[in-house]
Amino acid sequence: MSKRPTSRDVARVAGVSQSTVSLVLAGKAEGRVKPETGQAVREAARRLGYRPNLAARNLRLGRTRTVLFVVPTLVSPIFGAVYTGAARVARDRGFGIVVHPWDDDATPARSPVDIEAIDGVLASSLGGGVAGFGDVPIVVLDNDPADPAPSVNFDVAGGMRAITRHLAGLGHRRLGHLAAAVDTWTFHVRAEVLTETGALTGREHCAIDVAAAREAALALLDRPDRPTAVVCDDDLIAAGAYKAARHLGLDVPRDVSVTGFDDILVASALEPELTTIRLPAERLGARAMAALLERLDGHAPPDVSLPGELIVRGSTAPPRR
Amino acid sequence: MSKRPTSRDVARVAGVSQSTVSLVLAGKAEGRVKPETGQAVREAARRLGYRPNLAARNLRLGRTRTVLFVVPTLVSPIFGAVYTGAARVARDRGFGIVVHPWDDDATPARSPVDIEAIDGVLASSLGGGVAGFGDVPIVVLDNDPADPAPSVNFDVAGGMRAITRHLAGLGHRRLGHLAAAVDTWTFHVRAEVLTETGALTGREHCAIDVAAAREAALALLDRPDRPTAVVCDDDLIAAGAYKAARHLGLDVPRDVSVTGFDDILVASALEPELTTIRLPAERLGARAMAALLERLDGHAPPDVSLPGELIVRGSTAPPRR
DNA sequence: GCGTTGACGTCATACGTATCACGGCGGGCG
DNA sequence: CGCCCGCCGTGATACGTATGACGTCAACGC
Repeated sequence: MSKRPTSRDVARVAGVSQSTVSLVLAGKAEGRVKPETGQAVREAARRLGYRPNLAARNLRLGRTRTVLFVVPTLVSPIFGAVYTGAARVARDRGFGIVVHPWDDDATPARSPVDIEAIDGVLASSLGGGVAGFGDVPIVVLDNDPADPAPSVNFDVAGGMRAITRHLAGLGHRRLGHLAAAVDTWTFHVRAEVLTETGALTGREHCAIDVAAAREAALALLDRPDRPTAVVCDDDLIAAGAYKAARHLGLDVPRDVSVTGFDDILVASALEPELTTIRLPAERLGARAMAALLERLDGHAPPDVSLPGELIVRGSTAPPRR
Repeated sequence: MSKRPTSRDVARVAGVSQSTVSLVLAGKAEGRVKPETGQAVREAARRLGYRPNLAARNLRLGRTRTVLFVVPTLVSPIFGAVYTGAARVARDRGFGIVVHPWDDDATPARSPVDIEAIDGVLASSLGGGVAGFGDVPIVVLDNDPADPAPSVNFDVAGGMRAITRHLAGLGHRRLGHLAAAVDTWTFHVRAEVLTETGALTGREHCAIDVAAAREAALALLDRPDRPTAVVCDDDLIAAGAYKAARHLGLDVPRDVSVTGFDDILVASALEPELTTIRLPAERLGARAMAALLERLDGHAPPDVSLPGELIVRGSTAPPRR
């Protein structure tokens, strides 16, 4: 368990000064160091297994070329896709990403920015807002447009309109709504679009969970003015609606159409496969990261809103007459 | 955009020395600093919005109280659960976690340990082994037992045996195997358990993907000696098996039983709900983090293997006679 | 009255790196 | 020959923090 070698150790072995080691390994030796000296340095570094001390480098440079990606949970696969897009952009610009799951409720002892030295923050769906991040540059994904923080958003209203248009086109005149939560800005957006149609006949709220959605869907479907189509805020909720329908002896989509939102894996695992809105998660991540890096350069990019795509599968059909 | 305040700025405002600020804010001022002085320091720090520079602290201390959690992908929700367990243990010990998705194939420009200053690594399912992490203390989740790196494993063999026992108890004598990959150590473990039963009649390989699994399952089910039960390496593969069965006009579980592995969300979203092995993801994460922290303290905890739990749902039944 | 002790802080230093400013040395040019 | 310039490199320093080694001053005991 010997100590980790420093650049000075490399310098001693290579017979040069520490400054030279730093120059060579940073690739800034062009024309300032003889090629063979550079080789010697690299060789010595390799032999010793030298790895630069990041704490020291960050201290010296005053930046880390690392951004923090804050997500509410790692359980949802959507964040994986968002990350993928963000990581691609970051890598192209030589930035690293550190992911930090942060549950608002958990009130962790230390805030994420107190845990890692980072240049900026990419925050996703922060219920609790962007407080607690001090003056670190930040870009928020899926933020309430009323919030002043710069944001990159998914066009929820557009997605909902695509669904209502699709259902209206099939002839549906009675829509039920299975809503995920009641006090978020997305709920208000969704509710408004549904109200605009003039066809909303009922609504139930539930957690994003198959069992809970099943109960809510039962309440929605077991009424005299049963809706001919159920609009769900999430694919998982739609899975619950399937179960409720089957329990009531209703066939999807013959007796009742069901739509989801997000197009996660379960959407195509279900029978019939689910008509839903595909969330452009990867592009969202990429745009958000691009916006954050812009901000790190001192610019102020405008907010962005990306549209989803309607994926028509087997869960929607004209209503039975 | 003024500069960020340092402990020296706080000292100046509070009218004390930088050392005193450091002492007070570290909570080590007991009996060494007058309470009112301590208050003044804290007040000044608050007014200036002082946050300690982590790079400097890490450099000084030579450690970061942060560990790196390396995962192959963020898309699988399993890692979310593993993380949850690991995070709980880490927080209790005052450690932070940084998550880094690392795809072996992507060959990133910088290895994860080159991005953040960390004390140790918790690596999950590293296909490529643990090379590239230098001599940083490491614990590997789900590692090939043949690998010398300390590991915390899921008892795959035990899970498979629970499944084969369950199916044997129901009377199944012809088992098909839908396998995820062919060259991993887990495959060999699973294959061996199935061979032990003497009831394995066929096997197909496929990616962990509903569509691919459907094709493989079709090949498996569309044979003269059709298996009465299909053992799948993953819940998602089981979803593909459902589709194949339905396509062939077979009812699950009346005509063919299906089992999954892991108990992810889709398992209970399917109709009928899937009999599967629940992976103790949260406990795995907790044990792995505990083992890593032990190693950071200089100990060498033994390898661990945690059992899963058979969850019997509606996808298995006695074979039709 | 003098050493001792305790209370309250401060000084100086080191962590490992990147970079600015400064050479020495040899060759080319006037 | 004297001067400058380009090549190849080094010395010194600063980043912001934590901490061991010191001071200072008053009270106290004998």
